[in-house]
Amino acid sequence: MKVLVAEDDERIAEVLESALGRSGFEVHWEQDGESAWYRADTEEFDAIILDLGLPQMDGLTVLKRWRRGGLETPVLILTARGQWEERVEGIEAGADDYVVKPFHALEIVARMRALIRRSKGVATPRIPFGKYELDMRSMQVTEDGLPMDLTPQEFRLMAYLLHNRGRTVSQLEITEHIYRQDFERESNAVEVLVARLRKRLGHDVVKTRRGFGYTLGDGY
Amino acid sequence: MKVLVAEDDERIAEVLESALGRSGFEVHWEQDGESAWYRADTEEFDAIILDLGLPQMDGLTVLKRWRRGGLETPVLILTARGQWEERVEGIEAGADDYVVKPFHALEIVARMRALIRRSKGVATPRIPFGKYELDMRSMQVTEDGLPMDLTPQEFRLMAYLLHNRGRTVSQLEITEHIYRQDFERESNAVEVLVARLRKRLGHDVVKTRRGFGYTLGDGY
DNA sequence: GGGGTGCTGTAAGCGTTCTGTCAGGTTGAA
DNA sequence: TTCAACCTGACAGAACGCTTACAGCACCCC
Repeated sequence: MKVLVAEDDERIAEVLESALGRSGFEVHWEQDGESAWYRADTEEFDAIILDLGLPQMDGLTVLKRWRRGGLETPVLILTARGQWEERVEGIEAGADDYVVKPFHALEIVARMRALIRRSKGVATPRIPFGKYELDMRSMQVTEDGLPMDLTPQEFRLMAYLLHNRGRTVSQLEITEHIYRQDFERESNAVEVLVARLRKRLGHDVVKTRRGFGYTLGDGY
Repeated sequence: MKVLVAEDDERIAEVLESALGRSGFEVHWEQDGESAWYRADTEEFDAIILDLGLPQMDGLTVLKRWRRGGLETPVLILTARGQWEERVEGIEAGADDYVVKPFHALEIVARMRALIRRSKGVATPRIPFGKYELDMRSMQVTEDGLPMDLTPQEFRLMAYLLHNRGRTVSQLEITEHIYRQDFERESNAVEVLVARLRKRLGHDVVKTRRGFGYTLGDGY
């Protein structure tokens, strides 16, 4: 599940990214209204978390422009405590849910799940992949129906690759998605992690495209 | 299938009525606690949807009176977001399930079906689990039919795990469901509690998934 | 009201598992 | 052949969860 977080406060964004990331979401982050608008207008997300107080273009405007442009992605807005007119306006502008700051990260996760589930009908949070199946809800991967134990980091990598099946994702991209923001770029942690995942899934499941990145085998 | 909806908000009631009606349920609607209580006390329903914030007699009181009077109809409670104490209290008062507002009508339908199926299969809303059985009404767990003593907190944990059987629930999630809202996050209370529950049920009943959380064994 | 009893969160110490680092080997493209 | 990109196994620090002891608290019974 791919989520866009439009939030200028770095601290909040990090909290969200870590909580959502841990729960198997793939988080993309934009810091100002205009970038956020452009991003969701050109790329497909499963849900959007939108702070109303954004620089460049304020959240409400962004939301209205999205809706006017036909964007149907569910949007959860973040509002400051007490600003309830904002909430009303937000809902009227097309928000699907709102959460008041300060919030518990897990609440956001739960609401994201609910929003996405609702928007997809009763979509299964399971992604099949050959004899494997990745279940976001229980955070488990099964092989031929039997649960296999992946470590948290391995699970995140697999989830990310699976979400981008068929595409080649670069090491940098992986780093940005499953590691903390300040993570050392020169490290070979991703390579090691890939090796570990391969040890579990079989070597050929993850294909290396030298110089570009990795792809999840299409053999499935 | 005959369902009683106890809800004072007319808008919500209508949504429920239409969704349930379309799914083949027969919906009866009461707007205040006292009428709802009387109705279910004198008429037989297959399930009840109960809003906790009712005029005349508050939902929790209604529920407790029903249960004290021996009513065994499954009850799904509706609570406002964030009112998690309500949920805990509701479950303890004998609710079989709960849904947080705002909700998706179809979700209610699905849960109704599940509740009714469960209640017809097993006469009482007891959740069997291997040689154990958890009874929400009496707040008791039996082992091979013999009552075993769990402390309130242990019972809540077990109930929560059992409600989420097969899923891995994180420590954070557990914290949010069985502790006060302002509970210290850094504490290891959950770990200690799990250890205590294990001492009662046997060590392998609750499985640890390092980095993810806990799962109730599927071996049952 | 005083003492006992059981419940529950805190804290510290310990073992296990995870994961990034490093060094050295392998691969593949030019 | 050369070189960067990538792989691999060993290792050590960090993170995580378990256990135990303890103290505060509520409750109960005399």
